[in-house]
Amino acid sequence: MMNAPAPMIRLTTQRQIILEELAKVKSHPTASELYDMVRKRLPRIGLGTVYRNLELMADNGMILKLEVGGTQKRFDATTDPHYHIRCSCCGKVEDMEVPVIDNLVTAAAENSSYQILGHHVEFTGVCPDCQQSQGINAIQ
Amino acid sequence: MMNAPAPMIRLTTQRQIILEELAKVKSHPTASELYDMVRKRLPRIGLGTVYRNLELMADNGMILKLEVGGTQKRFDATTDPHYHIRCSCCGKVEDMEVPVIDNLVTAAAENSSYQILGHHVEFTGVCPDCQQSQGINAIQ
DNA sequence: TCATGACTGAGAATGATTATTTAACGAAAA
DNA sequence: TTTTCGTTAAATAATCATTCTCAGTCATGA
Repeated sequence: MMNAPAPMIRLTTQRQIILEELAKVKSHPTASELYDMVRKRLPRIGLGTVYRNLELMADNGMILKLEVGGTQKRFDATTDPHYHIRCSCCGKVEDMEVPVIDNLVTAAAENSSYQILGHHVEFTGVCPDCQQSQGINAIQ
Repeated sequence: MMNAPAPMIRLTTQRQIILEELAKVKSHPTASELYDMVRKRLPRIGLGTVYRNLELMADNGMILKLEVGGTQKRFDATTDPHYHIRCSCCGKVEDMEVPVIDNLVTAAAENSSYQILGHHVEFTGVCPDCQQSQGINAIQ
């Protein structure tokens, strides 16, 4: 937790491109989705490099690591606070256009002995795509 | 995802004990923590059985499966809606004594084309235990 | 140019979870 | 009671996401 002097992070080609590809989409891709995207421009990049750099950039506050439900972590180029919705059918995650409730943190701080660092709201629902196909075949 | 009518679940010894052990603690144990607890009473139970039955009981609404941040899923014997806080230091998850905001879902429904099913708020913070040990040694 | 340390790619290792296989069990039919 | 059928359990294998390791590469500054 204690930050060491200063990590000194270089903006390598790989990092640059990972960042660009992440910023390019409005969705919140998983590491391996991002890996597929980046590989079109850097065919020899390794999956480990993608993971390593996403982690690093999240630590540096350059991107957001979403620890949402489902099995995989997802990443977001938008770092200002906002909420998300996850489709319980296909697992896709999108931004939720609902104002962030700042006083939730205040309320939490009053009712808890934890030192509150932040909060996140995750809605679950069925996305329009899955609503359509639901009548026909309830996938997964 | 589409819930079938109601699978009619039998309360076997294993299920009973898993349920009892889960209800016994106020924390929200992971499957393997629960496995350790249950094994004291049923030494021959398998980890797979614990996973299978937790999943099954969650599907039946008997318990709650928390898809919170961190690497492992956690389980909760209390099924009525409430929020959680996760210690970003040790990963422990506890209940948060903050009223559930029902109109969040209403607001969400108005601003989204998703069919909203629910929501969950997860606070992150540092638990009292970790606050103490933080000055001495910043674990992880 | 040389040394140092940061960075990469490849693949192995780990940890959590799910699937598969086989055996045991219980209730009801023969 | 014996047989049969469906359910469940245990053990183990398989899978999936993620992290680690390591040897080689690259950038930078003395």
